[in-house]
Amino acid sequence: MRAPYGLNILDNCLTCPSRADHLFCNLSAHAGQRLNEIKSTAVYPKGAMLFIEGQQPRGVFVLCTGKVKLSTTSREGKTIITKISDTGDVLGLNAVISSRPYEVTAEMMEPGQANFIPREPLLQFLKDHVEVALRVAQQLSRNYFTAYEEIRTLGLAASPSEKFAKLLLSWSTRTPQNDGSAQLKLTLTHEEIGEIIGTTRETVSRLFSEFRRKQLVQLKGATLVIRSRPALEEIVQS
Amino acid sequence: MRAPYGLNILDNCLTCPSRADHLFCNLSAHAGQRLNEIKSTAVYPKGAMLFIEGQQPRGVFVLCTGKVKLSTTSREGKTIITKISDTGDVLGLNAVISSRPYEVTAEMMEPGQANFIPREPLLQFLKDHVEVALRVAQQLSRNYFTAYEEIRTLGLAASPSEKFAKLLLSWSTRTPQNDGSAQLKLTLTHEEIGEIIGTTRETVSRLFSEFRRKQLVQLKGATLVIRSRPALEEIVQS
DNA sequence: ACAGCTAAGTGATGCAGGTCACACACTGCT
DNA sequence: AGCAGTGTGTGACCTGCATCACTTAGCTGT
Repeated sequence: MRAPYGLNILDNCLTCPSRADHLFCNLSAHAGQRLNEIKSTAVYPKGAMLFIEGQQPRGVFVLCTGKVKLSTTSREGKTIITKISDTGDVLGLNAVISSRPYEVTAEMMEPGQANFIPREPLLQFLKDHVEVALRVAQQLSRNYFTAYEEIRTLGLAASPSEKFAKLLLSWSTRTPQNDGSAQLKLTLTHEEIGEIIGTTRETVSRLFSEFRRKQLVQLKGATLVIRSRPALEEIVQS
Repeated sequence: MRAPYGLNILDNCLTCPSRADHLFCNLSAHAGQRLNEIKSTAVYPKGAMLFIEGQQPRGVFVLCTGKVKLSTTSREGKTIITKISDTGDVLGLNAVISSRPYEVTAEMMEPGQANFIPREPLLQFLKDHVEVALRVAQQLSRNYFTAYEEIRTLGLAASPSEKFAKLLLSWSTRTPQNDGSAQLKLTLTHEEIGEIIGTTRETVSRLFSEFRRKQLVQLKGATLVIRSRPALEEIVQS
């Protein structure tokens, strides 16, 4: 099967210069060559669905550029976002390895490029290159850990404020300043934030107001300034 | 390191006659032999902790008999039970493969027997027997799927009643009758059920009352009769 | 510049479920 | 028997959040 929504193929991004620790990087010359033969690269527009929850697994996607929203929806239409993936992430691996339907929907949040590796050739590749199978196992168990983090957040955090503080903290770790503050671009809508922490759009709005009032965060345009990580950590464990 | 709480060693239960699909069954003669050398068997009393959340992984446990409660606790003391494991389950696999701390606490709910396979020999074993590594990957992705089920339940189910109905349904699938009813032994306390579905003991009590009033379930002693699976399914999707 | 759309802020209301408090049932122990 | 310990059933109360219903802000194309 071909990758859907295929547009222009740009270049070989399997080399991932930035993140050499990733699944399909630093392979033996032979394995790398083989992988190059079975992968296909494509560019996807914003809103494109790489795969949809419940579909039979066609293959995995290695994200080169862009952000991807992973979400799952209940029959009644309630949606939760389980992860925002970015460069280097491998999507759909669990479904392919276990031959079960994709457990989430993967949607491009901005235009981006991804390599598609079809299911059958990938499974064959793993049989031929068993040294990669162990790395796959490690990637899977990393995925498992982040899933468990999610379970802890959803199951143990009492209030929406706590989950919200936790989310802000997880964001601020990427741009930490020495004084405990952090600054980042806010790319999600309140609606989407609500779907991450399991609450409504209105509550997220009110949480922002509250946190601003308490001087925990500051907001100018799309730039969010987290003024004090310690204060947020206080809320999380409260 | 030796398995803690070791008592009498009974017999070799790696053969798991009942569940040939499991991780360490149906191995090649050579691999099976090797595994036998590195495993050690022990009997654990009720309440014994096989491992505790946050500990560095010592190895995996293959459960031969007994039930094990897997749980995680927040700093404030709130606990959620993520899974009740029984015969054949492999515990601690993710932590060992990814070399991260155990993500849950594993406690014996009744006396039982388990094989312990220490970390280092196991990792070496996987390097030597790469055909097993793929099966490990599959086991990990199965674990991932059940974790995702958990996320869906915690994140998408609106009310405690919904989660409770879902739990009853998951129990009743093991003893299905042709008329849509099912019968099972209730081994958990209301407190524990609350920790599974993320609510309080009192609410579980009230849910039992309510479901009994609505003729959904019937309770005599420790025997729980589920009178109509369809009616429960109704509640779940509502 | 204006309509049209999506996102964000905010008030009013209602109720589900957490918390507290207490009574009762069952078990094993001495 | 009698008591302690653990599990269960229920009532009363109260709060935090979902829901509904608007308004306001910001952006996009014509």
